Amino acid sequence: MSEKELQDLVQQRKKKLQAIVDLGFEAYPRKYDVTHSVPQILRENSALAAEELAARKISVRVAGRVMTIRPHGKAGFAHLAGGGQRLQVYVRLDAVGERDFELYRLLDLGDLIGVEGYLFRTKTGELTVHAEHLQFLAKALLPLPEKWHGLTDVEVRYRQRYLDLMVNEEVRTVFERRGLLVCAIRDFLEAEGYLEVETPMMQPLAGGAMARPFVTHHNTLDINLFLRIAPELYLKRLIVGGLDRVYEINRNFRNEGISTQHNPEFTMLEFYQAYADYHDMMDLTERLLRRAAQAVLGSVEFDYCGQRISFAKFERLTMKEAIVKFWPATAAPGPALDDLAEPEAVFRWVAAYDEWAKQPESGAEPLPREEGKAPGMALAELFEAVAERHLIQPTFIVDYPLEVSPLSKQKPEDPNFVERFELYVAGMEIANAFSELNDPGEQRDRFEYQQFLREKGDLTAHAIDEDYVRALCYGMPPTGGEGIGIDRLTMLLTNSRSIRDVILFPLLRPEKHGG
RNA sequence: GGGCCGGUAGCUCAAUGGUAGAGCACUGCCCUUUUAAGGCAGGGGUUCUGGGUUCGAGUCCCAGCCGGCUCACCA
Repeated sequence: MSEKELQDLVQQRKKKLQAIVDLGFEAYPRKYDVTHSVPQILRENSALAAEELAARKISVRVAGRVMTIRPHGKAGFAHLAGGGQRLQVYVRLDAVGERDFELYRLLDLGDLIGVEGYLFRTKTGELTVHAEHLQFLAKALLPLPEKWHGLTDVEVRYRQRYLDLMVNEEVRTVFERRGLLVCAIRDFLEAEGYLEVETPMMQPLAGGAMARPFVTHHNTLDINLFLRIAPELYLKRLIVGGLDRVYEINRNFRNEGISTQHNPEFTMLEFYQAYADYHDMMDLTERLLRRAAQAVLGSVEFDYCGQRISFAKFERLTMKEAIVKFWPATAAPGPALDDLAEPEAVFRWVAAYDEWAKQPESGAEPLPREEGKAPGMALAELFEAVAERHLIQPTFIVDYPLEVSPLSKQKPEDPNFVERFELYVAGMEIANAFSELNDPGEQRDRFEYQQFLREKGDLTAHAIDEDYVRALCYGMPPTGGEGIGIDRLTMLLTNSRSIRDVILFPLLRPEKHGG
């Protein structure tokens, strides 16, 4: 069986490890004092010519993972991987001595070693460490994936991310960019006067969004708790408490489906600014995203899945305008803006859309029908079906229906709509923001409507949070708030098609062991 | 959850229903500036699992497991 075969390979390598120990090397030494990292050596010396390197004889001590081995009798080469880059090492018997050369001959791909020596350029011009001493640091008992094709099996890549990171260099870049992105966001918000805070991940009520939660249990208190679906209601409590600009970057958990755009746990930036409204948040978002792209890519333009995306300009459309603009060309004529003025009118257009969607060549599906569906809900569904995938360049969709926005403030001139926007890029929802509802009486009414939906069977409807209403009763300043999906933003900035490619350990079914 | 696709050596991939193969990796030997190093010789398989059809199954059928894409739900 393959188990047995693998055991043979492991046995071979264990024998070599013993041979290395027999040479007097420690099997698992404690540390190695490096003077340089691999990228540092490459960076500092890439401009130096062979003669200059020979004259200066720069000494280095560097460590890394052996990625290639090319022995040539009494000499040989290897490439050491470290810090995402590779540095060549030249080992010759007369330079390192018999013991270290014997170690070189016992090395397997994947082993970790330290090399002490001086820099030079080979005949072919490659910057190389001329080894004078080798140190064994750790053994790879299991063989590395193939050096040329790398590791392509996506399942193994996700389950054994360490292997993916070792052999697929671009994977490291993705997560380095993700780190840069988060760093740039923090810098930006700090400069805007925001305070970073942390609020509960385990909550007695899962509020702040419409989603089904995970449940867990605390033994000592003997209570069920929900993993949070959003930090929103806690962050706004902090606004009530006088922390006028707060943000949190942390995980949310939603017990929903898994797709290329959804992982059950995902990272959200949420930020709240007192005395601001949703227009301020739009302006802030534009500046934030430009800054982030600049920090990560050095540009506000980038390619994503064959499209050129630019953060230089952000479109703004109302939800109704988007429906009018992107009404399917092959369907019967769609609504003009005035045709959507009356709330109930939307049902006529849903019917018209369904008529089109029923035709197989439309490639679409009719919208879900329910008795007594609120017009605002139907409008939002129609928008998603008609417009969402066409929103490639950054577009703020503004003015959401009241019924799908239990925490947002109404528009003064039209109480059926709220001061809310979502930002779409590449057909993906990236951000969601609104002027926060701070009228406790109105908030209670909204919660009660949600409760009504819940009792009708909508498990994603918002639960009533009495303490949150109480907090509002102490007075919350007018506030703008926003959430930005960090994973999706990372997808954009790394040209990743799947959210799993920007999450180090995406959720998969547990691996079966031992059969 | 539905639909479609996939699972063969450690890795990347072949193999009309008729003896399971290649490259890399691995083992042994040669080689003191190579770089997908090279040369010679070798070892390695419950073809995801379980049933079925067949003289004969990696290949066809059924069920299951795992994954990918997609739709639904959502962000």
